[in-house]
Amino acid sequence: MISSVAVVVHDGVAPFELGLLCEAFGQDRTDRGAPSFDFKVATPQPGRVPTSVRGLAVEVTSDLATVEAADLVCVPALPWNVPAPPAVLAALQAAYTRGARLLSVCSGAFVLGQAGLLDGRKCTTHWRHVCALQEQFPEALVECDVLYVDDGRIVTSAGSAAGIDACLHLFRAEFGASVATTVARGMVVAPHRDGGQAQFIDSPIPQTSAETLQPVLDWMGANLQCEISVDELARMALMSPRTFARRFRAETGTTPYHWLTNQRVLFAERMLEETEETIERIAGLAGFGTATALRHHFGRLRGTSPQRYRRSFGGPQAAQTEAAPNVRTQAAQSA
DNA sequence: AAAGGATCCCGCCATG
DNA sequence: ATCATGGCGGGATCCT
Repeated sequence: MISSVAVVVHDGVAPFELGLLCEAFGQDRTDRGAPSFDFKVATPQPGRVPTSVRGLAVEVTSDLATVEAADLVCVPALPWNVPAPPAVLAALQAAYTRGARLLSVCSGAFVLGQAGLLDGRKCTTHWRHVCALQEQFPEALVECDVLYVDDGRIVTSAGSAAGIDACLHLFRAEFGASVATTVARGMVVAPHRDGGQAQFIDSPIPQTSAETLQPVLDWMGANLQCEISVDELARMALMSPRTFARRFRAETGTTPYHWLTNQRVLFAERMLEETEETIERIAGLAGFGTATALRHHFGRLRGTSPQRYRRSFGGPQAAQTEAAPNVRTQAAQSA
């Protein structure tokens, strides 16, 4: 369980990535049922830290000692082609061996790499830097087409705004989907930018217009329960299946089928948290024909079973989370 | 639990 | 010439 968060910065830190970490973990949203953290920004020598923006500096009061107490240590974007201060690397290594979780945004992955924490580990960074990351750290398993990678204790995320997705992912994994949604609402972003797991989306903002697949996406999202083939979707979009598949990838970064099962798992997650429907029924409502299919995809995408997920995040109490000052309820344990 | 059948989806290529 | 289209083959994945 995460209760304290430290962000490590040094000269040249990028304000946006620093800012999103402050926004995600430094805001008090307890009135809406989200957890609050002991949140600190730390640097080797406290004082004025220049940012990557000329003429803008931040005043940091905490030194690296505060990192020692943090359950989650975050690394925002930092100059990727210069060595990080040895004290920072030591602090990160210590945090890791102590059992803390680590999160990097954008070029922050290079600092984790310098600390030797990426060897043999799946990770990512901004698409402009993936090659450099792989070259500098040959042992790292760099993935280039994802918004973020969660490899157990270390989460690395792609450029800029993908850091928000990684933060929301952490909230989801630690506190459940409804808390993640609360935080997302607070930050006014989509709860799960999951249509596109890709960093690259050819047409950046698929706004509602005739040129776009948005209507079909909306329809799909609203009709998860019906079994629908990709061919039928293509017909609905007035395209050949081949063109539909291509356009779909261009706009969402995924394939139709993957997008759909993703939405279905998200829906099932909510049902597990907020209702007491049987797995069988949830499977039906989410559009998985059978409970077996639900278990299969849920396990594949979430690394756990629907039942286990419900035990940690669900139960009837969780349904009232709107009103109740939240602490995650420890639902029934046992096998 | 495993295998055959269906569906999906991507590289390739001809077409407009 | 460049670009979007869409048909096909077959490897991957899913379902039963």
